[in-house]
Amino acid sequence: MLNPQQLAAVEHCDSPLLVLAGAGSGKTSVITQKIAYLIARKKLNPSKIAAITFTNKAAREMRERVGQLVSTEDAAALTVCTFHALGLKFLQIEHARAGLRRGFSVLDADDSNGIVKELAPRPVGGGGVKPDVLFGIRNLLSRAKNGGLSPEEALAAARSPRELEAATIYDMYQQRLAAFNAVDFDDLIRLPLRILESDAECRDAWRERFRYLLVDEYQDTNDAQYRLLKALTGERGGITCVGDDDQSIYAWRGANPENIDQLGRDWPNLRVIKLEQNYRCGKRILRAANQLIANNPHLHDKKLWSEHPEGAPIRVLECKEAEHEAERVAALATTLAEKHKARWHDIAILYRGNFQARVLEKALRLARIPYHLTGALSFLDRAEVKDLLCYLRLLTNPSDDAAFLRVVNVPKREIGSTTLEKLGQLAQSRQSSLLDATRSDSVLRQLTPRPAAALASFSGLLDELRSASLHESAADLVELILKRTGYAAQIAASTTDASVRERKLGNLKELADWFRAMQKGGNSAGDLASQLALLSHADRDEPGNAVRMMTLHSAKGLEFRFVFIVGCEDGTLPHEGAIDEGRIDEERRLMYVGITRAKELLTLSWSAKTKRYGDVHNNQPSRFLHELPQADLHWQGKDPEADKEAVRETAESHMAKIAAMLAGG
DNA sequence: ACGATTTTCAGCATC
DNA sequence: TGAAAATCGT
Repeated sequence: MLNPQQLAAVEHCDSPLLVLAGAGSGKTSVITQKIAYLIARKKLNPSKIAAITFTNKAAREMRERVGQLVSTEDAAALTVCTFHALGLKFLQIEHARAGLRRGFSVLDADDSNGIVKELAPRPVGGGGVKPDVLFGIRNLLSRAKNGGLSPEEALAAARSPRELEAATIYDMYQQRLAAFNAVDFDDLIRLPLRILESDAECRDAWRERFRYLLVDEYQDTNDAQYRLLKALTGERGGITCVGDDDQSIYAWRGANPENIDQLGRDWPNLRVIKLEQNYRCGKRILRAANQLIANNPHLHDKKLWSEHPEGAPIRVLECKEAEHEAERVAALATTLAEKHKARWHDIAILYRGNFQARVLEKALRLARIPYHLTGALSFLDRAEVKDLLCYLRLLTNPSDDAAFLRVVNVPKREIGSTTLEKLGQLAQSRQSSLLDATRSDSVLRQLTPRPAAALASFSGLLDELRSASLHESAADLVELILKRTGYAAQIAASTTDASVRERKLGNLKELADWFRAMQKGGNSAGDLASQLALLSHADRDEPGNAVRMMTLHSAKGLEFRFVFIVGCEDGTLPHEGAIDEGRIDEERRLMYVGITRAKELLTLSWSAKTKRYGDVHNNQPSRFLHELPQADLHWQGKDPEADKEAVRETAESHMAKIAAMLAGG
């Protein structure tokens, strides 16, 4: 079942292990088999094993696959979660060491952006903070946090006036979070790290708690995450990191692929095993991928090989314009379905930027091809879901001012910005949270009567809900909140059309169902809200049998029989900004990731002309196309005959469908 | 407090 | 170009 390299990776437990796992080389098998091996052969208690991933989706898949190898009991005892979920777990236990009280909140990106916005210096001419200034500060702040720096350290490390300003804001920002009894996403890594690095007693306890760590997508770790792993592992070296330097495509958001080499510096007894047999792609596709990536500098040479058949040549569609390209892709997808009996979900269309999806959608709709956009709108980003989670946060953690501000006037309670600003000042002067302030008669007396009454009734409502939360299940609590806050009524009364209303109510019902499903663990509603803050969209609704459309980034880790990569143009892939800044290598890896998604047939396409922000842009084919083995490519020019052929095929298939419908109905 | 108008931006996007 | 946010005006 396992090849010799995979087996070696599974059985090597005596020193830290780095597994350089090429695309499609069975890395998940290695991790899951190794977990089973540690339990069965090394007699390790499953509760002492942690498998760490980056996404919830990966964690869920890992749990599923490991569930097939070990007993239900052992599977339940394992820790299989994301870095951030691990950090949350840590802080829920060690909250006191981080200066947090029980029931602390996890702020999402919007909440923390809101805080930064408030703290950022207002331009002298009045008005709001400029978005790019805000963005810059957020960036510096996140970088400091990802580097594991405390506000004091960031202040000391600041070199430029901008960094100094950001560090000052960082300090105020953390004070604000402390007042809210809240942490942000970055803190879920940074705070555990700080505790582990400074508190030997705690560190020893956690090293005992987790005897073996397995890390997936290791090339995506940032500095703080690496230090967390290092602190948790210690000299004993019970760690296996699985990653692929050629699939490092997240440097732009702080991932540090250098961590791959850092491992050997920190543990001189590191063992390195390469997995080079690919079980996914045809030989041709693999040859193309290898030749492309050979243009990147490498510390560890790695050459993927496959026992699969050669496969069809890689097609390169040369198109006049983007509309054209989309039509041809749609026509070819139809051909695949008809002539090659492909299911729609065997087909994926990949692109560099989300904006490219629009023209493709249009063409697919026209060709009556069902499609699904991955990673478009997030379930948890829906306003109604967020509102409800904020109600739960506020019930668990009355200090959570961010949640208070979000829901205090939702649904409308005639509490406007003027009132809230005043309330904010009063709360600050008496050193209390906003919610606490609304309970004080002296505070209410200093406000105008109407808003004061509205605030008082709001806090009364929350008190009522809080007492209900003690004996209601989380799912019932959701229903109760909807009813008692008038949220459900507001949705029902909204003037928007019925489909929107239904969708909102559907989302909320789904949230309640979700809580019901998660209830088993005996978690409180607040715990569930914290965990939910860490969930993302990718694992939502099942796309069913539909063509999958997504960015190259979100395609990582997936595979499809038939893959189209559109927009292979210089300026798009590689992206213009990346060319300017000399960051071609990461773009090339992105292309590499895209190519290696294809199992059977790969089709690349580019357009000579694309509309860019209104005006027309002339393109050159992507330099990456020239880096591929030309003997394996089949260039299909923009000659009109090819198009006619495609259009005719689409038309024929329509006729066939209509005929079938008529015959069937 | 809300709706109309102007301005701005356009790359990926986890937790 | 077009969507979303910021600003303006009532």
